[in-house]
Formats: sequence, C-alpha cells, structure tokens
Amino acid sequence: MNTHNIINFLREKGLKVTSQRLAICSFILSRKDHPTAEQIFQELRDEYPTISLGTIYKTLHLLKDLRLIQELGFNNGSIRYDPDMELHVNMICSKCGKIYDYKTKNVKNLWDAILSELNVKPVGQRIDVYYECDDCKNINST
Amino acid sequence: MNTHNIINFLREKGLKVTSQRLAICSFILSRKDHPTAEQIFQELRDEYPTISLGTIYKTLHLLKDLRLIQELGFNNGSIRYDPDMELHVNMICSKCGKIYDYKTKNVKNLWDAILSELNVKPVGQRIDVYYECDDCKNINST
DNA sequence: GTAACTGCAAACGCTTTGCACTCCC
DNA sequence: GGGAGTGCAAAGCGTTTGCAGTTAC
Repeated sequence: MNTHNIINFLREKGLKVTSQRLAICSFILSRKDHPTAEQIFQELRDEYPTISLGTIYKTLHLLKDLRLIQELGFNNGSIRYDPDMELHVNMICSKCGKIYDYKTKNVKNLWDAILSELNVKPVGQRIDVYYECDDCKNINST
Repeated sequence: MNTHNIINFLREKGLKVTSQRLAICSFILSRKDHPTAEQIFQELRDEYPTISLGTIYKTLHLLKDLRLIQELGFNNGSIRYDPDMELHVNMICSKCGKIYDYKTKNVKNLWDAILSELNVKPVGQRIDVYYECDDCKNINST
C-alpha cells in the first residue's frame, strides 16, 4: 500500500490523516522484518523528533483493528508487528531474532488440508519455524 | 511423566527435589490447557499456602531449559506453558483464550514439506489456529 | 555443613491510560 | 469551532532479580 492508498484508506474510515499517523502506517506497512514498537519509534525519531511511543502504540492498535497488520507475541514479552495478513511461515532465527516470511503454494495446500480436517473457520493463524540463520551460523564458526 | 519419573529425572540432573518443585512440575507436565504462571500459582496455593510466583517462574524456566515444556508468548504480553514438545497445532479460541492441542498425520506432512522446501534444521516450531470455540459460539447465539 | 532452593519485595521492561494541548477537517 | 489525535508522564501488569532465611542431601 503506497502513501496515496493509505491516505484514502484512512479517509474512508473517517480517520484523520496526520503526519505522524501517515509516517507510522507507511513505515510498518512496507517493512518485511516485523519490527517492534520501539524500533519504529527509534527509526521515525529522526524525521519526527516529537513523536511518542504512545502514538506508535495507538496507531498500531488502529491498524490491527482495521486488519492491516497482525501482532506476534514472543516469549520474552515483546510484540512484533507483521503487515502480511496472508498465510505464510515466519522463519525466525532463534539467536538474533531476525524474521523473514516464507510462502509457497505447497504450504497453502497443506494448510487447507489441515483446516478441512479440523472443520473450523479460523479467524487467524500463525506458523513459526525457529532455526539458526546463516549470519549467526557464520559468527559461531569463526 | 508421573511423580516417580519426575523425581528420578530431577535427581539425575543433580537438582534438589523440594515439595514445591515437585508440585509445580507435576502440575504443568500433566496439564493440557497451557496455563499461565499466575494460574499455576492460584491453583497450587490451596495445597502450598506459602508458595510464591518467583518460585513458579524459576521452576518453569528450569523445565524450559531441560526441554520438558515450551513457552508460548501472546499479544497481551502473557506467556503460557505447554508440556507437549511434539509437533502439534495449538487450537486457540480468540474469544476466551482456551487452547487444545491437535495432532494428525497431515500436520506432520505439512511440517515435513515446509522443512524440505526450506532446507533448514529447525530448533523449534509453533503452529497456532485462532477460531471461535463452541462454548463462545453458544454464548453469542443466546 | 553447605550449596541449592524458597519467599519476599523491590526493580524492571514493555504497554496502556489520562489529560491538557494541538491540529485536521 | 469542534472533536479526533498527539505527547508527556504516570500508572499498570507480568516477569525478573537480589538477598536473607530455609532445606535437601
């Protein structure tokens, strides 16, 4: 979703388009690494020095309610925000916490088979694979 | 794992078998509903009035390090503890938060397919399906 | 006897809330 | 002009930590 689309989307919902809100939406909707609220805060501070964590959280909740992002809670209590609402596998490095999304037709087919077995209408899903990424492997072997 | 096995397991690891530790281990290892630390605390209080949350957490971390349980972090910041270390799907009611585990051949197939496609050695996994359970459906329809 | 464990309370980290001020519409 | 949105600071809540006292071995 580009800036223009975000503006229209917010207006359609009767929401005000402020510069902070636009910045936060553009940021999270374009990121593929599932940042935390704190990371968003730090990265937007350069351009918006007065932006606050409270605003970040309020905007993220808004996007969650609008079903544009999903929250991923982790064992250390942190929450990361994922703008990909389609079925995918979260590939998570157990050392550095880096995440990338993985999607194939095969995953979709197998997932559909499981859902038909379960006979439920899911309102959401989450598939995590924890592994050691190449960067962390290399650090260990040096 | 019954009480006798737990005692032997702890002894083998050189850990002391205290009544609190035994109670917490027996409790979490036999529960299928993935309780929180607070729930364990409340339920054990009757029998062990002086037990503390600190001890619950320390014991849970111990069991995690021993790979007898896994932690599941959620969006509200809470952590729930799951004694099933085999591959399974967590069926989670999005309304009441109730969880039950689901295992079939297809789940295993999905997992094997993903792993062979990805060509990684996983160190763990997590598969959640969020849905509305029968109890919550009935409440809504009355 | 002593090292590990417990219970308590304080500290911690992330998230939420309340409210006065600001700015979009 | 009015109400939604922002920023700040305080409060909230689950988890972790530190330490003195206790207990298993």
